[in-house]
Amino acid sequence: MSSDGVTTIAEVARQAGVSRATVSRVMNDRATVDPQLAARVREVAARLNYSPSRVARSLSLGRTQTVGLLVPDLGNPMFQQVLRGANQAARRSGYRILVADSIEEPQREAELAIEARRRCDALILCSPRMPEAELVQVLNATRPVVLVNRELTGSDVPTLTVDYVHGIRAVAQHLLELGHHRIVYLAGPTESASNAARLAGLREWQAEHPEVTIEPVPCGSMIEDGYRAIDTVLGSGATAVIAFNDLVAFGLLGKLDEAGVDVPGALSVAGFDDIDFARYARPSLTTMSVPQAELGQQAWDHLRELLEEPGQATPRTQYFRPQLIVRASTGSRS
Amino acid sequence: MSSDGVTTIAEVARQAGVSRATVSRVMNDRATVDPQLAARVREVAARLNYSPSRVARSLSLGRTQTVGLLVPDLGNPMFQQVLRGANQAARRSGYRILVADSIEEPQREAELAIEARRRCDALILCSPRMPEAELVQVLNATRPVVLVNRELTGSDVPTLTVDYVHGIRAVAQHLLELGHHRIVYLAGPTESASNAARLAGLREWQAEHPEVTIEPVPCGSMIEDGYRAIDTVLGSGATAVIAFNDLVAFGLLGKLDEAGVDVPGALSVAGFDDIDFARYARPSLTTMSVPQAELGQQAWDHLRELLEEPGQATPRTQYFRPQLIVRASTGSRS
DNA sequence: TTGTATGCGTTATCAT
DNA sequence: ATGATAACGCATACAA
Repeated sequence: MSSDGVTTIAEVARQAGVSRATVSRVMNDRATVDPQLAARVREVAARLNYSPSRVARSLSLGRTQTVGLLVPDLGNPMFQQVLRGANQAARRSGYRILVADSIEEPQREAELAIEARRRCDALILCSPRMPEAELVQVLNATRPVVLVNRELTGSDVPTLTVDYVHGIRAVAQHLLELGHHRIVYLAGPTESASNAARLAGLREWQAEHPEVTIEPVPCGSMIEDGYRAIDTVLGSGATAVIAFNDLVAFGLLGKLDEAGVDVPGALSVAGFDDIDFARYARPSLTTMSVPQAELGQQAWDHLRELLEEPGQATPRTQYFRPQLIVRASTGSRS
Repeated sequence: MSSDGVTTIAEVARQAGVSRATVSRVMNDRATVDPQLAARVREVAARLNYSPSRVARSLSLGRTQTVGLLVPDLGNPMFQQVLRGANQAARRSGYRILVADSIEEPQREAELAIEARRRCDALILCSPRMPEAELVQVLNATRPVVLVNRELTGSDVPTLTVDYVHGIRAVAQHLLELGHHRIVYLAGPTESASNAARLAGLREWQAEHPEVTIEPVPCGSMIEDGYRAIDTVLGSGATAVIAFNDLVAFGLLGKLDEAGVDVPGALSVAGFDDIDFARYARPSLTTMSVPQAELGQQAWDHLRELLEEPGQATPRTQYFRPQLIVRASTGSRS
């Protein structure tokens, strides 16, 4: 009977000789309760090691003090940092985070989101890859919700996103300044909105720089995808590569090393995200810095506004502008 | 009224012209219900977009289908992988994971564990750093619980742990075979049980190899700790370093690179854990491979046994033996 | 200030 | 096979 947290409010009330209502008031620090009584209740509660059932409380109050976070892949450092940021911020407000990733069944992302939301008071939807029509549905079915790393025009859902268009342009510009005129872009998942943004940015930029060729090739978002891309890259005749993200860059770098290809001597490689390990790559990775943990942190901040002021709180979109971090993996065209 | 999942079982019952009990039965696929009736109920439920409240369900059933996972630091790839593994496994059983880390207030780890457990049906306690006496209390207050990365002799709590003693000995042996006789060990947090195990292993091994000097120096568990350790390392006169974990090794490697110290030419460096990026370090990191995601996976498996058979299910301890991965950061003594 | 009574949305027991 | 009805454990409006 003591091993579990099975003591209920009724038991405390009984032993303290008061009503359950009074115990409830004491536990919630309601002012209007006689100090003496309160003290006794507290004493009994402490002795019985009582603490209110979160579940019962949730049912009564209508909120769980929990927010869901759905990401495509928990193995990706980018999303891990978002989780870390969100978790820390939420924790300070007494909220906990329920995590989920859709890596096992990407096509069921929408269901997952809705299912996750049913257990929580709110949802952080990170880099959803579902089609736009579906996204609209999901957003409406899960609010309060905030969107990270993807936009939806015409929506009033708070959105935190990275200016991938600007970012990818900056990378291309950097490579051009180093003298590269043939560039390969290792594209991310076709469903990824941020990949689409990168592609758009590259097209845009290339139109302004006819002397440069940028060839997008399908690749992926994980280390292995970059690893496997080596033949395509080497066969393209390009002198520089822009990887979808740092993970892909890492994979490519690893394989290039095995193949004895000199980076950046024979080939320059740039990534995206600036994950913690980017600077420790071999060679250290030139990349665009994205404030990963801050995305999660701010996501929570916006969510809290929505939770506290259900009346249409500041539903603004926030852009983060990534910053070019030049390291050793890019160099002048040989 | 439709935007939220506010439709209740009562509403469905009313519109279907049946009792709530029947609706409940239908939603839970209880056999004993007239097919016709069931069909009608389903139709109404679908039309109303009804789905049972998880919270109410939890209260009634006495379980939340959620398990807590407490780690010291969500920023550490080791724990991220444990989370990933546990999450995937739990998800397959219809469970979700609530995450928490104690990085902001390590001294309140015990409270955090208990608090987390109050929201869940079970707990995975990963690398707890609290004192043993406290751990005993926490374990009793949170079961069903499984312990990862730390042991507690005399406890019946399922435990998944890595044989750090063996592991660290293997590293030392590897370095000795390369001709190193002066080795520095960059120690982890003093509260870390796995650090204690490593220290014990090193002492043991050194006793068998009097010709070798192993000097443990306080360091830490994060990249920055390794980064800052460079002076200590260089000042020690050692020709090889064993880092508490890969993170520390990364930090040291980075700083050594900046300082122009040749690795492994002038100094050999070994890590522990074999996080994904270890092979992409500069130079690629020699380390001990730990099945990180599998720890999380198995943690869930054991937890499930406990959940399904409350009657003292196989409370066995499981050891994982790490494996030496020789890469480029260690070499013959110059 | 305190207690009574009711509701939160389910599931389960026990009749029918 | 189905329907009342009572839990589940808490918070709160209302009454006293």
